[in-house]
Amino acid sequence: MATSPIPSAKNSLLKLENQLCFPFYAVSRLLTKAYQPLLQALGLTYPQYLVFLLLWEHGQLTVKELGEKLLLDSGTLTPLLKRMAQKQWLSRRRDPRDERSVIIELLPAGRTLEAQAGPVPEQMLGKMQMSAEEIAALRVHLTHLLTQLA
Amino acid sequence: MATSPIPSAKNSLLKLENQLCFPFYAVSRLLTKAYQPLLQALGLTYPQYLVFLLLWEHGQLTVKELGEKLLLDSGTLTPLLKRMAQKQWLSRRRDPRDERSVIIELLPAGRTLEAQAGPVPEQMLGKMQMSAEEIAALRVHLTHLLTQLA
DNA sequence: TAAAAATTAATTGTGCACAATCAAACATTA
DNA sequence: TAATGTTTGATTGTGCACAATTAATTTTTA
Repeated sequence: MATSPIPSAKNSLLKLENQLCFPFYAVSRLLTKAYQPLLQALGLTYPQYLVFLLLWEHGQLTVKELGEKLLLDSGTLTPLLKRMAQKQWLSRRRDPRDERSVIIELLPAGRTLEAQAGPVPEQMLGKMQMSAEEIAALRVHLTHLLTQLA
Repeated sequence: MATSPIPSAKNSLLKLENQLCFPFYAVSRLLTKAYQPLLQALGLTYPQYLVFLLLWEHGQLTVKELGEKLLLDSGTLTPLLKRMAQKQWLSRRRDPRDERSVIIELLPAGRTLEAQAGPVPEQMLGKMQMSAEEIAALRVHLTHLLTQLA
């Protein structure tokens, strides 16, 4: 007569320790918290830092393009970008060729932050204490999940 | 005369696509969004679901214990638990033996949700489309990062 | 080209998330 | 035991995050 394969593990999938998603949730928050002391010196939050990564590379992008790359919608980006514009880090203006679009352009004060942020990636890698192999393996799994869920 | 090893990759670590942390941030949000339609049927948010995972297992816990297990502080938990108490899912009361502690206890309406949440973990595994090997490998890396950052 | 459909941001409302501060209760020790 | 220090939650204020709705503009199509 068949018995339950793991008798003591009733509802084991409904235990926090057996969740795969919770570690993602927790690691994500802990990573943001690990950035905080580094970014605070620049007056930045983590989502604002992500916007800067894109603007430092591309100079200017529309809100739609920022949202596509960061997987964030305008309800998140609009107030965030307004705060960044108030600090003269970037400008917001309608695209005259398509008045629906808003162009976000890096301003000199925002460009200045790029040099100050230079050491941040290495400092974070130091906090994570992972080998190049581990990082490469993780990147593969995360990219897979990202495409699976996006 | 030595040249830069990767001439075209000036500041490559300051590009979004080369970030390791961004995928964690994005995957975490996408996972929460993937839970949403499943949990909405129960009237739950993802953080509330995590609280329930602990209460279904332990029956009752203090706010401090919940915070330690979920890595959340009282500024997050107090209002969240008040909303859950308002729905009669749990009770909040001071521990008479130590009036500083607040005991969170599962109520019948909260226990009822356990059965309804039963299929959720399998449904999420289906959405993630990962092999048992991938999941096991990910769990190792995530646990390592968690202990490294916590 | 006039009407219908689609695109793009902004707005509104709810719910986290966390730093900083506060207040109450408990523990320690001089 | 009285003063000091610690623990525990609650509160306050700021900043995301996202669903749902709205408004303006552009594109498509009848």
